[in-house]
Amino acid sequence: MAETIHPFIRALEQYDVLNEAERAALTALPLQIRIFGKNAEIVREGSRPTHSCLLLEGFAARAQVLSDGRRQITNLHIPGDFVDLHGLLIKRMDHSVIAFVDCKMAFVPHDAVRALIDEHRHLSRLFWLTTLVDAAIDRAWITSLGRRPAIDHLAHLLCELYVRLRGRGLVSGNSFAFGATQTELGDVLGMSTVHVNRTLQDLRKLGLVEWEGGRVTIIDFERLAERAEFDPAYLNQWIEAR
Amino acid sequence: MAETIHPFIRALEQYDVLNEAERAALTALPLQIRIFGKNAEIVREGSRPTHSCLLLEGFAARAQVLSDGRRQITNLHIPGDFVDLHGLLIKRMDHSVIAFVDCKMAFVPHDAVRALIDEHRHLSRLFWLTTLVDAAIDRAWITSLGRRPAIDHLAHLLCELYVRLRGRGLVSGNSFAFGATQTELGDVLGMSTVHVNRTLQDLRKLGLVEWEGGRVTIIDFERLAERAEFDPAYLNQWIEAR
DNA sequence: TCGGAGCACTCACATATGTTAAACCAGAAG
DNA sequence: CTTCTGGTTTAACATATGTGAGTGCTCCGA
Repeated sequence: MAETIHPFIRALEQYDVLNEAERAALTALPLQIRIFGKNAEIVREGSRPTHSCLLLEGFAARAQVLSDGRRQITNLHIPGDFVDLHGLLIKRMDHSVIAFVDCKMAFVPHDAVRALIDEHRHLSRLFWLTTLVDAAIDRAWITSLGRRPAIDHLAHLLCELYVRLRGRGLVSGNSFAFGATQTELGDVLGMSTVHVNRTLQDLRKLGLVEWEGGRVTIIDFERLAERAEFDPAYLNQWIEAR
Repeated sequence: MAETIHPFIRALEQYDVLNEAERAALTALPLQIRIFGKNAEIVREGSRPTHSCLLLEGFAARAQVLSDGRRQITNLHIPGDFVDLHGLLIKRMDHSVIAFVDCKMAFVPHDAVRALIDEHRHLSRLFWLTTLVDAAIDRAWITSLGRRPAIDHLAHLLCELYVRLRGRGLVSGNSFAFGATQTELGDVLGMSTVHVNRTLQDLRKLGLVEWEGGRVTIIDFERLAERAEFDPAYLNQWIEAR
């Protein structure tokens, strides 16, 4: 079990040190592991979850679907993220959580989470913090969607993913796994498949990024970040007492 | 003092009942009241606040500014919102908070907030919930920005504001005060001033909305909500134990 | 070996939205 | 009453992005 929850503990430790009691309490959480194939629905919009889920492997996404079937992904989650902590307090899901690629999830009963945060004030603040970092990411997405041209928007997203994944030890060299199709990436960026393709090729031509075989390679992070005006500070990945 | 913080207590009571001790503790919070003129900066991007601020009158906004001076507003806050609760946990501001119109703010030292939530577990969950509702609003904005045409986007925003303000008793008849310029509205919607103007006129021609003299009138909420696919559930404005 | 089935990629074209500039209007200030 | 100022509105035009319909590649299963 200790091994199972490890990515999550590691994620929390990006934000603040944990003591032994806290680490033990996290390790003792009752987990139910489930595997979801790509595009499977993990939590349904409109439902009232009794468990929170955290992501161990893969990418999960929050998605909102319009009546004509088009959809927008509002957050991307990476291993170690407590994806559906929201469901603990927000009773009715305003979005669904889907497996963006094949995912390994751990489900924790809300009661267990509630007991944990009642017992461990410090963990409760850390959990809260993780939802605030999610919100900071949302704000960056809003700014990209509202004010950045497609190429800068994509560049910003790739910078974000690169830094977040690196923080979890999921970047090797300067590349990371990203098994999405261009249509799915369009759902993240709020653009059409065709335009994703064009934009991607622009980034390639500039020698900033490679993407093939389900791996993204950041060729020149410096220039990519500069073009996107990407400042990693909002990801809050440094340890500081809460 | 009791009167001063009243809008905030009222806001919390949208989400759950408060007991006397909680109400008393909130009333006892040490507040420093400050007035900000329109467009004044309340919290600066990059700063490390020592106080959290809550909004008593007016509209406040979170804004991110690009290097060329264009800006995107990522959240709008209404009276009763604990605008900068984030600053308690997120140490460095990734955005600024500005007075969208003239604002009356109350500042509370972080220490006092920390003491309050350490003492009152239930309040701490409610505070957390308010930040999660903010995040739900962010998600709706992302979906609007990514997938809705301008007119639906604007319609959705107006529905959101209408419902939120109504929950705080700030709608009279079917109209509410909204003292922004079209350029400022463009910063919210991520569009140019000219296009805001066009879009507004489209809504007017459809007989859905009026906007003049700093007041927005929702002529036909039903049809407006339908066109925007607006579902108020994400605003979580019903009382439920946390 | 063949025939899907996805997916990346292209092309031609449509359309939403941005840009620049100017006219117009109302209220504030002198 | 006049002038100034900020805001709204209109117009003409530029551009980013969407749409619909392909082509061709690669993998995979029959």
